[in-house]
Amino acid sequence: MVPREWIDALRSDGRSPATIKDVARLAGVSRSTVSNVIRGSSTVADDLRARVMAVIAETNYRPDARARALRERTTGMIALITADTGNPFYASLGLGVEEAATLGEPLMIVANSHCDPAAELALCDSLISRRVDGVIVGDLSSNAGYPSILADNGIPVVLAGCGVSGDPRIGAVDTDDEQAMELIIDHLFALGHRTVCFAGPVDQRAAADRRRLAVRTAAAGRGIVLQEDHPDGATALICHNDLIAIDNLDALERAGWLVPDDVSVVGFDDTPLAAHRRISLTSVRCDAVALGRIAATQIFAAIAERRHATERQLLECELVVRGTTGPTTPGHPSLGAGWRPVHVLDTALERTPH
Amino acid sequence: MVPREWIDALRSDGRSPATIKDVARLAGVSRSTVSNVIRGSSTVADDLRARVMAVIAETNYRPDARARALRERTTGMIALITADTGNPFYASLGLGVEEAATLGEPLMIVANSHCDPAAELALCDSLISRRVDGVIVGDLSSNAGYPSILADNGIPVVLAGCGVSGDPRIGAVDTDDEQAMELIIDHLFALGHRTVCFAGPVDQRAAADRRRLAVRTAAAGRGIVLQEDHPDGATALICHNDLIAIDNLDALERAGWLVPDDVSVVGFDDTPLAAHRRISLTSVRCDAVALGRIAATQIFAAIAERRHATERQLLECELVVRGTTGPTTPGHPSLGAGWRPVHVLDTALERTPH
DNA sequence: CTGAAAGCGCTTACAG
DNA sequence: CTGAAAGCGCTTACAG
Repeated sequence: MVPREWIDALRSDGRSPATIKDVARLAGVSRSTVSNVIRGSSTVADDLRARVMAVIAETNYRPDARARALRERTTGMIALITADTGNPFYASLGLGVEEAATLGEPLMIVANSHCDPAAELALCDSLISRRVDGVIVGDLSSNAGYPSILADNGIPVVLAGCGVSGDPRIGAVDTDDEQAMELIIDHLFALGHRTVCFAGPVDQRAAADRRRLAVRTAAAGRGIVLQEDHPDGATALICHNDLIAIDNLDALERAGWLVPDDVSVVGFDDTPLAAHRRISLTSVRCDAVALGRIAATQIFAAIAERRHATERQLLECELVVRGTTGPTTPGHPSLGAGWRPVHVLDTALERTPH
Repeated sequence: MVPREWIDALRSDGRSPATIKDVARLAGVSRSTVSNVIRGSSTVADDLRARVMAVIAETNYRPDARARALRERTTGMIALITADTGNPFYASLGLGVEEAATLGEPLMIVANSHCDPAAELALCDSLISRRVDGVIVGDLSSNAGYPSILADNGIPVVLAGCGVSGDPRIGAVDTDDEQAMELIIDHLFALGHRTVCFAGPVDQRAAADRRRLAVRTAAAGRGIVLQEDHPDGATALICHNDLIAIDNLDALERAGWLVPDDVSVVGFDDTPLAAHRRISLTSVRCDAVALGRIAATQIFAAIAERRHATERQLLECELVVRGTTGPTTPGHPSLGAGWRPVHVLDTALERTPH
């Protein structure tokens, strides 16, 4: 139907994809008609539609998303900002976002800020320039102000699993850390523990601040001593997440402590590895997939209604007791003697192989 | 300098960011001049530059990347396609890509294809429409044709860690799987193993095909029997990657086998967890960060020179012997009796907690 | 039902 | 050194 040479001429170097103009010319219609066909909008006569479709197939025409985005004031891209792509928790979060999105669209940009303030700001700049439709923040550095900058630029933002923002324009869905820490503290108290220690990541990140505060409150409520700067006297280690817990488990055992006989260890997130027989980590199960799905739902609603995402939601957690927590008795040897928890950056990448 | 109301008017609803036109008007210059200032191109008189800069700061102007991309025929975005975001191997790969990129630019889109042919095609379509500058493929389904489609559309592609393509326009950097499997086979042979089994992911993916073939060749060279469909008689399990190895370690021990006394288990990738004292997995160390860095370097060079990425490179690996492999003797109980390796999808997400 | 025209926000020769 | 104009590839009222 369309001379082969015309088509070939279009893409002789493989670098000049067909445009709507090419398709219109080859099909003998106007660009508006082609546009109507590809968008399925308005009614186009059957014969014209068929002709256009044929040319599209032959030329392998694909609408240029850049031009469309410029015209439509929307890019069909959302960003998921993680602290640490090595943590499977974020994989689950991303899966939840995918679930909430309709097939293939919009495209999700997963970007790793490493919770580094400079990187966060650079990323924020880039996302604003690119005019992403929305941003889901998986974690951010303490007191990071960039979510508000995004909001200033009309981009809806939802914090997923990293607390709430002081800015009312920022939505949030998070685990109920206060409840979770009470569960942990009650569990440890029942096992006889009276002095515990919290192990967070090396960097300052909002989610860890939040959990640290929650454990402080819960411990105080039970009359348990919480060691924050050093583990002296502690018989249990409460970790910000599973990755940190698993690292500390390793460090403790290499230093000669027995888990759980000497020291109990608790994680957070209940990542799949926690259930591994050799690890068997007591951890807090929170539904990361649901977290992602809810955050995405909020974002998509905000985008559709051209407003900020402002909802705030809290998800209940469940304590999964496994083999790293056990009873302790008064007078039992406790931590101290120079041992320090491994305040690792909770990226698997930073851990040096032994 | 610029009346406050003018600025406020620009962004009254927080949804109309300043454009180059606004800046030009407020600074009393032409759009060309503003463009010259933001791009740092050509010389602009100091006073004009200062005026423009001031207005940019006051209005919080950020050039619209969509418009720029449309004009410049480049988006400053590259995509990294992974099989499985839950595998820390890809986090390392991504880190390598980041390392090779100059600060903050270009933006990397990390997309998970799940090695599902339909998802791969949808993703490919989306990336072409969005005119990404280049694509790094972390893994893909067996015989996936989409890299060639990307190349057809003038997008340079590099396969990172998943073999080479039959298409000469596709670049590749990969681990030397043949060498690695020889290392493994030699190690097992020396320990007395004569029958082994390969455990891959449930899905068909190129990297696993490649490793399966490599282990077949290596086993044949040593006169070792390789069981492919069932593990009967095997005393060692060679796994496609660490995640699969760790899952099988769990499954074996839950089924009552002792590792390494009854069965030896070998992983691939040497992810950080392999070095954990409780896991202590014998694995093949390959530098995933280097893999990402090299792939990115190839892609950036190709983009800059407006050509395909065609280089092919092989990285040597090293066998790290740990506690999951041990000696076996003839007559020793072996696998079989209905036990099957866990051919898990190697995403941590799919594993059901026990 | 169809097409000519304007415009999204930039950049890039090209006059002046 | 500076600005007017054209154009990147689309979509969207609006005539006909």
